[in-house]
Amino acid sequence: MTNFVEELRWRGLLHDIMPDTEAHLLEHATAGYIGFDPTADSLHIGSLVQILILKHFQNAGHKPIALVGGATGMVGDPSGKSAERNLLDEASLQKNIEGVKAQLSRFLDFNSSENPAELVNNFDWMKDISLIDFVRDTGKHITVNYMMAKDSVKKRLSSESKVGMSFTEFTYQLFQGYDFYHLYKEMDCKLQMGGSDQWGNITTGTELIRRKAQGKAYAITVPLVTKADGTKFGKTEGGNVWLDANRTSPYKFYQYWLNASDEDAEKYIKIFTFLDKEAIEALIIEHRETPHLRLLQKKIGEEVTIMTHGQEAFDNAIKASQILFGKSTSEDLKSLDEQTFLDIFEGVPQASVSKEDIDNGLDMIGALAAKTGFLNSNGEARRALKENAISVNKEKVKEDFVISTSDIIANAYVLLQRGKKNYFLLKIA
RNA sequence: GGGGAGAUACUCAAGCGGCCAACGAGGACGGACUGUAACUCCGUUGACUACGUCUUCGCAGGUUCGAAUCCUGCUCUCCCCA
Repeated sequence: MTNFVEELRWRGLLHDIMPDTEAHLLEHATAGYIGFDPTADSLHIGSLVQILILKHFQNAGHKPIALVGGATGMVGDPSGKSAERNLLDEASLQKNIEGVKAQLSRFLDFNSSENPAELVNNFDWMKDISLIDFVRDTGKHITVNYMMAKDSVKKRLSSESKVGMSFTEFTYQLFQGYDFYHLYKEMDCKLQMGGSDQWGNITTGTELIRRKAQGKAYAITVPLVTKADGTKFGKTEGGNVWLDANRTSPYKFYQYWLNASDEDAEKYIKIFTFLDKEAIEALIIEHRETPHLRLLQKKIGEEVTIMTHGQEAFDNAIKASQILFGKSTSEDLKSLDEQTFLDIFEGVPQASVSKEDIDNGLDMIGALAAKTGFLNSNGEARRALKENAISVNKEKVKEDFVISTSDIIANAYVLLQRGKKNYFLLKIA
């Protein structure tokens, strides 16, 4: 058994810890859990931290339990929310649970002989509890005064909050507390971990265990991952960065990490990779000497992408990145087979043009605006051409350029580009 | 209820009879530079059949050779006094 708490500490992943937790974990192989909300059918990289914590926990010789909140997801956690949440209907909840389960299984080892991971759904034990039982056996142990003292509740009761809080959300912490109690009783689970916003909910659990079972349970929270520029971690203009390849392609996923700022990268390499302390320190030093090489960002991107999507997806992401950002030429583009080409430009907006148009030679104004809608107006197209902003198949073109048959890539496409980052595909139909 | 101010392009904000497709700032986009970055510099930012034409300055009318600018009505916003 290695020192799990120390591991979190040097990685900057320790926010709050209950007294005696570290000592207990050093002496006993312990079962510990983290809950995941099935609010969508995929987790995003915000949840990745929690998953990796469980993985570290397992690596340290303890038993990780991933709890999917099938029941609590029906109630809604008020923590960190300023307004009442919408409830999910049962069908989408079920779909989400399945999706989240599948993703968790990728990261944790469920077949270890020593300390296999386990996946549980709190709906399984919550569904049979009657309201009367719950109120008598659980509610009796926790005072409303105690519950009201939690930040998540206080914030919503204070005058700052314009909306009130429903009884449903008020009850949430008792539900989560009961989960902890249940796992404590049934699986000898003595530790709950989670984001720093979960501290209140977790301590309701340890309190319940103390009063109802005269037991001792422990808690660890990890800090919220932040970005140096103050924007929200895990968000792009396109929305959340998901772990599901269908929602966020491995290429975009890799790019997200690659684009991290230097300051963030020094934090992220500790949080999101399993490299040891020496390796990370060496990398950081090297990175500071040659920041333009972006060793840290590349390493993080590599480790996390492989961990999440596998080696092959990572290789493709690299290939795509080189084509999009490297010094690739139209020759490189033309050498691609159709499948790879489509993978790389997956999600790029496109429009169809007829084969005849190409055969007859398509002028640039038509290709950019009149026939495709890539740019808003012919005037804008003319301006862009004048600004030297337009490329066809990665090569800059002038207003008099005409697209012809020889420009077709992968049998049916022509790649248009405005500036460096705006791509558009013409599909020859 | 009484009095006052205002509504201009993505946002803020000039203009107050012709020189206005409308100063300036921010944003956005592009170019140079760069690390697929930051900073900096430069350019573009109503449309078109494009050295010209057309449609825009809350809405609808009017005055005038000519209106974002003046007049009338309407809608909305803000402020002050009750």
